[in-house]
Amino acid sequence: MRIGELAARAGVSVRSLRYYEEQGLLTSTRSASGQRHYTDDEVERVTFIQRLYAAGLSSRTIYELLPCVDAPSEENSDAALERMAQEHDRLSRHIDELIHTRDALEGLMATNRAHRETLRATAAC
Amino acid sequence: MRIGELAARAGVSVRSLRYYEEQGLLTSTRSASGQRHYTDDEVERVTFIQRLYAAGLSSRTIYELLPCVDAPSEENSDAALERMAQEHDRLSRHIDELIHTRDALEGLMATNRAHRETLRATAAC
DNA sequence: CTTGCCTCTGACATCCATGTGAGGTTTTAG
DNA sequence: CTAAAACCTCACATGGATGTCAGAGGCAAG
Repeated sequence: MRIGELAARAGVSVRSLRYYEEQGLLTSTRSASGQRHYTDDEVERVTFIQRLYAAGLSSRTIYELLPCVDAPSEENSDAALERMAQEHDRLSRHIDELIHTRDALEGLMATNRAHRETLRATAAC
Repeated sequence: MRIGELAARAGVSVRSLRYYEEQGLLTSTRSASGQRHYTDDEVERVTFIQRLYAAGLSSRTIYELLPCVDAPSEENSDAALERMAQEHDRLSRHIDELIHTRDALEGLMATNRAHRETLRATAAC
């Protein structure tokens, strides 16, 4: 498929796909006229990349992890595996933090709703 | 306390504190010479602001939520409360997404480690 | 062939929290 | 009193993923 279709299927912009390629995260075969072509597999790859971005990884970091993704068997993924463990831990801490924040928001909402009830009760009396 | 101490206690830069004030997230009393002074409570407030930033809220959004935080009793926090529910949901979805990503990373790590074992066994034989 | 849509490269623009530096005043320690 | 350290304002810089525009070429349908 060409870049527009991949973009549509993966839910990202064409611009982003070109950027991913520039960062070494994605490869394409080129037609004689220079247009990029992709296989169906790339859809999944792109959504995974997106997922990593959403988890706060940078292009550079994702690039370092890719050996583990591409060749789940190669031995060169030594540093990649360590990097992955590192990011996994960072992500875990971040998740904990977010859950904490969500709890705080819930607390505030409860407090506010409770007060609203109080107000209504007062108004009623 | 003055701005430097608040920065140190809350673990943020002085620059950031001035920025928070500019965004209406933080207030300070000024000494005759114009220096900012804060109460102990502001430490907690700043860390909470930081937490919200870390959760992906923008200054604008945080600003909109503050009525709920400051006056857990005022009636003007109507829009604020709704905004809060909105952000709470967004955060929940984001957390789910991150957990999914973390699981994916774990899967990859397991696969890679398994292969490493295989390699070692092969080498041993 | 022409029209319309897709793609190419390259470059500049944007957002937003934060860094950084200049030039000047205030506070504190010796 | 003096020097160091902290503070003030203003303003420009940064990073990183993405948007956007310009100018040119590619490709399918009528």
